[in-house]
Amino acid sequence: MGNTSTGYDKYAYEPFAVTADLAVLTVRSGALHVLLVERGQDPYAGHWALPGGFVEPRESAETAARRELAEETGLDDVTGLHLEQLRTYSEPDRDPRMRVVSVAFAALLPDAPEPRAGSDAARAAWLPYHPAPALAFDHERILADAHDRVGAKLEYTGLATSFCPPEFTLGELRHVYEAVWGTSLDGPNFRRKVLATPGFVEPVPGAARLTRGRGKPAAVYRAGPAATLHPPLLRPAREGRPA
Amino acid sequence: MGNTSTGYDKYAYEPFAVTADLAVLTVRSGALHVLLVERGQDPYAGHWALPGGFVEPRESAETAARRELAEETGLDDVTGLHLEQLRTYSEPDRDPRMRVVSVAFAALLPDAPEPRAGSDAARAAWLPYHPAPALAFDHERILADAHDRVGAKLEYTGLATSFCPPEFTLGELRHVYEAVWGTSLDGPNFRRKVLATPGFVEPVPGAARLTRGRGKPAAVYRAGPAATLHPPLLRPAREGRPA
DNA sequence: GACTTAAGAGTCAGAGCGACTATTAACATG
DNA sequence: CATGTTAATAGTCGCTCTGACTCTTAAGTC
Repeated sequence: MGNTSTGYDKYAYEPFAVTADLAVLTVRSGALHVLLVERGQDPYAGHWALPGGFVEPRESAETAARRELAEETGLDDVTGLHLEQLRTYSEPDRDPRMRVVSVAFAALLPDAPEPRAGSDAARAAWLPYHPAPALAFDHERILADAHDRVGAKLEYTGLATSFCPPEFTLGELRHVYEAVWGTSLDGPNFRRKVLATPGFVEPVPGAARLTRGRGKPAAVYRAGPAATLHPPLLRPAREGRPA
Repeated sequence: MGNTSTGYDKYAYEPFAVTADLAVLTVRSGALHVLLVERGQDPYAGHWALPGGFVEPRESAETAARRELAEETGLDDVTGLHLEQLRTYSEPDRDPRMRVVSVAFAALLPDAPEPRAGSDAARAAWLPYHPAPALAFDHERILADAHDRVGAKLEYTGLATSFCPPEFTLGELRHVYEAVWGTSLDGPNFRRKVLATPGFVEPVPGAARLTRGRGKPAAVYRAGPAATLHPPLLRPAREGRPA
């Protein structure tokens, strides 16, 4: 669309295939993990790849992404999950077989249910983000873009709560930041900043304090209504700054 | 791509057309403007629309966007301009004629050359962003998304310099922020923050001070090497915060 | 020559932040 | 069961940055 005068005919151009690919991230035992599937076919047979698949004729890319996510993870309540459109990868030769344009999404999961092997008999698994294995096609780049985007959005949105179950402690929330940013944060300061940001989290009224393993039991919070954080929760400045 | 076991065949699905649409923004006499074209054909004949066009078989979406930008603006040095991929719009019925997936870009221009009427005889013009006219298809949404994205990126990247000519004054830079954010900023504080952010701008060594109309002549700066701003230049907090 | 406009220097009080200490309440281990 | 470990939470202190503001300088305008 957007062409303003010339009419066009349906097959004037070689058709494009459109796929939705997913970088599904979760925090598991303190470390960032990615959902990957093993390819059974050439090209890249035996390589790990991001889950994804074709956009059907009557679907939007987001709908297709959500459908693929449900198929790959076996979750049934995919409706509430946060899906973030990353960008679209359209280099002519990114798939050696044909012209494929891929709309990439990042999905954030709270818990990490074991993936089903998928309707197609491929292997699927949660793999740690560090070290990430070699991926098929340009999926390493997509995954890196997903990580960058999520890391940046943690600063100025309440996105981190998408990695947490509906009710969580501030310690769990802090672990999300630490896992994604690869840093460690000071506990008291983190708490002070989170609670000083209106709408970020709110206490769950009648909830008993939770004890997760050791340590003093923690108060229980849930995600607040704020879409953007004021003030933002900036990550610690590094010395070797990216120019 | 990303389907892991089933082979696919080139025409297994109804083909998609892929277009690149552009939200071309500039700051002109202190106000934000958008480059729009008037549609000559149905649907939406007579409506304004974002410039754009088909992605050719051997092009990436970004290459197509750059080509369209050159065609619509008549600029020849489109290579240096900042093109920011926004997102992809893929709702099945966004174009009533056929299935069109649109990859949207935002482009930021320093000066505002009058647009050429395009190879197709449509009318093209810079229109003020406030008030924006009704647009064809879902282009109003694309334009709003572009504005949101650019506004946010001004905070933590050096993107504002993309709206300025190669050499500029701090007053011009401030006008960019004011036009995009729709606020007014305190001059001395803005200067202090910009100069305190390493790599944002650097003084042009032998340049004479510039006088743009009235007022005391200003020192001349150019864009610095920093990709991200530390600390960021946050926009003033509004009272009625978007929840 | 008086007025207007914008650049740029400088001031000051308060908010926010990083670093740090201390206390409390759970589990772990012998 | 006594002791050590871990994590949550309270609180302190000094430094930095910010927003609001004033003042001066150097241009154009009337």
